[in-house]
Amino acid sequence: MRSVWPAQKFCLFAGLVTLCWAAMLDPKLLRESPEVVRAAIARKHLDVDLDTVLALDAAWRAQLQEVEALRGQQKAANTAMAALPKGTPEFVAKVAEMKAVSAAAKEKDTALKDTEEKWKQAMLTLPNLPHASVPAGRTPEENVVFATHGDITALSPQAVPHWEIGGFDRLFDFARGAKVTGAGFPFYVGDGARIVRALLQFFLDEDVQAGYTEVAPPIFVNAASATATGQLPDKEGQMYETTPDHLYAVPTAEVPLTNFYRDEILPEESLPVRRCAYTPCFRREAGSYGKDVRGLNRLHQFDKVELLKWVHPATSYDELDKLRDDAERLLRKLELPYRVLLMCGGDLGFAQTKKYDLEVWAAGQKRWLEVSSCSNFEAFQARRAQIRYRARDTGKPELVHTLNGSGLAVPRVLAALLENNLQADGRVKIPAALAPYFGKEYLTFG
RNA sequence: GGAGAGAUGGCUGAGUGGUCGAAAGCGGCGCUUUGCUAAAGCGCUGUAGGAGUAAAAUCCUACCGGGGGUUCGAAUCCCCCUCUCUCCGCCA
Repeated sequence: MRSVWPAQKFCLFAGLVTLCWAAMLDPKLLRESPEVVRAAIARKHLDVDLDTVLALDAAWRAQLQEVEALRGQQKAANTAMAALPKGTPEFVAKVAEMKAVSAAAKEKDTALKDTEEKWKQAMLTLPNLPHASVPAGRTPEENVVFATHGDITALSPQAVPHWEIGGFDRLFDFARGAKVTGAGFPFYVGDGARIVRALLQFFLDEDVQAGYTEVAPPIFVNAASATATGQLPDKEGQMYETTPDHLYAVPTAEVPLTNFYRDEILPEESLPVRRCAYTPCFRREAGSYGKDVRGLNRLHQFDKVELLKWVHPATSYDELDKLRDDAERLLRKLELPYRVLLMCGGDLGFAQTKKYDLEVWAAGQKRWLEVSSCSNFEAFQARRAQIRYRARDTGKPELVHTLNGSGLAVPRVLAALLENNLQADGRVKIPAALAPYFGKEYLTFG
């Protein structure tokens, strides 16, 4: 059964992708400055075959010109024939002549489409180019600690991992979640459910305060949307898919939110557009194991508020800094120690030009947990999703830059909160900023 | 889920095989007139790709919801899909 679907899926998003879906990197940039692209990609330490892409591009342009020449002939003949009375010898002769041209055009066009398809596939393998400010490096160890906040040595050295806290299982019922759904789908009970709701409300209120407009998006998306943000076709196995409608449960609110403006042209004066959205997030995360996945560290379903911006290209790096600061502020208000990593070239994602990770310190596990990832995509996503603005000076549509980051992901923030704030009496102190949302000053496991 | 009607440019809306990238109107931009505003008159006003240029100019091609087909030629004919609207059914 499964093998049938890729073809059907292709049809589903074929409309969106007619000419642009592979064109994630600017084809003109590649054509005109291949060495710039080559050098930039090298900083990501990815292995790509640029020469093949360039050769396909050249072949495609040559074939395009042949096809267009034949089409031109057809068009000219068409105009001439319109003036001719039907059935005259000239008309009949023209039909015969054009039959041959038509056949030739069809043949060349098939070849052109074939080349184009290969070129698109090759273009899809090209990543976005890292920004000049991205540090060199190949592995996560080479990420730069950009900033730290709070004192982790002030926390109790006796702190335990949150899953070892007495009564943890009553508030976060993984066993029953596994029975009812599967591993990684816990029930949150009593104060467990209450703290999740409090955090979400706190995050959303703070984000709105910071200038983001709240959105409640659909939590299933179609194939075209998943393609535009890059989940398809590569990361298909990481999403849950519904039968028989073939919708995808969102892995992050980024997907429906980014697609909000898909195939649209925004007025320049409306930029920047800032939005925040809470959704549950669903991730299959096949192949994970070990202590990384214990307790609340990694779940198949979790709650997250996402921040998203559509901005003018000239401002996108300023906006990235502001985005990071908006996410940081939440951690500061929760009084959680954290650090900010500036990702090196080798640890940057495929689509990002620059990325900061926010990691909160979990005193019991004695490790940093990623709770937000703030990225600039420049025009990479916008090109794929065709999200543009109309430039005031030229009147022409230009691609926007998109950015996103979490603000924030609940379970890991919660894990740090439980581990760092556990009192000797077994209760968890709720930070002052959150207490009004939680309704009391301590969380209890009783 | 059942029945019917639709999908055309920023919007409204003509167009049923050829000279249609597409009438007309609205909106937008520019100019003229005007003390200012309003009104009027005239002109311009889609997107993408390619060629071309120092950059323009200019030229070519594609696009009338999406895909496929018929034809020398498709917005127009045929098939499939998606979406929207109306009515019925069901439902929080």
